[in-house]
Amino acid sequence: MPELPEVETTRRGIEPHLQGRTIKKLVVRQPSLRWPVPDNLPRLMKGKVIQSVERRAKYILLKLSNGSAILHLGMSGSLRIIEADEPPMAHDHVDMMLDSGQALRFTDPRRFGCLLWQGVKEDTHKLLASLGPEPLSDQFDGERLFQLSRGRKSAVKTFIMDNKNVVGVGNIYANEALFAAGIRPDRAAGKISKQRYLLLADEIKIVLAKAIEQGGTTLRDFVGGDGKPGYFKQQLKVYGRGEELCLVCKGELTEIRLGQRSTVYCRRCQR
DNA sequence: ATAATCACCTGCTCGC
DNA sequence: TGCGAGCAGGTGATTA
Repeated sequence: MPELPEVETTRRGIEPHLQGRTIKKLVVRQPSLRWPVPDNLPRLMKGKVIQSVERRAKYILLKLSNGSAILHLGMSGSLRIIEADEPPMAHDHVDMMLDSGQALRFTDPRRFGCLLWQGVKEDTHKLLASLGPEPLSDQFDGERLFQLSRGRKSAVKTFIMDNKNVVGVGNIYANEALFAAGIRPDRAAGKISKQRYLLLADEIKIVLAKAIEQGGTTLRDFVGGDGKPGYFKQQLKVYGRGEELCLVCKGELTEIRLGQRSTVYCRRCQR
């Protein structure tokens, strides 16, 4: 369930239950995630207070006094708050037992997610060290996209999904932002004008911010329940609508594959 | 350096 | 009803 809005919604949902709590125990049932959960992680986290619950790109960071846990949900991961005695189901790989009598449970059928560790120095982990700017920050704008894209021949959709350029733009929102900006996803990144990149950057911010805002209404789902926040599919204008009609011009949408990802656009509205 | 492909997994849908 | 094929929201590693 991993696009940036879902990760941020998850962060907001679990934060009130974690911040200030002491970790009584870390239970790792399945250490074989995308990368192995470090053997010494239970020892590092036991007895520590969770100082804050932060997010960088699609990583959720649990900050302790001696370092930070780095969580990624991969393609199918989810986090939710449970009562400590709730029995684990298949794919419930990790429980973080809290002094509140609750636990943070990490579930991930495909095991593309990860749970790693870095010391007190922030962003030193290899996975975090060379990430581009957050899409909703002032460090990200169309000027940056324009400069970085000069001379680049790859498709603009692939370009905005590259986390060196900007983080957190996954397949769904890349499709949506390009539709909103009226840009064909397969156009060479290096051949798009500065003016159009200014518009595209704005649309990326708008679509992500809107999705986060709407995610906010499902926060209750993180406690008990099934912990799945839904993807606001009803809001999507192109993603998942291949062969259907464009909501603006009523023409048939086109579906292609770009870097093996499903890509949907309108030939008339996007140039 | 850049671009394209592969790989890590399970679960679900589709067509036969 | 069963079974293989193909696909899924991520992204680092590997190959040209």
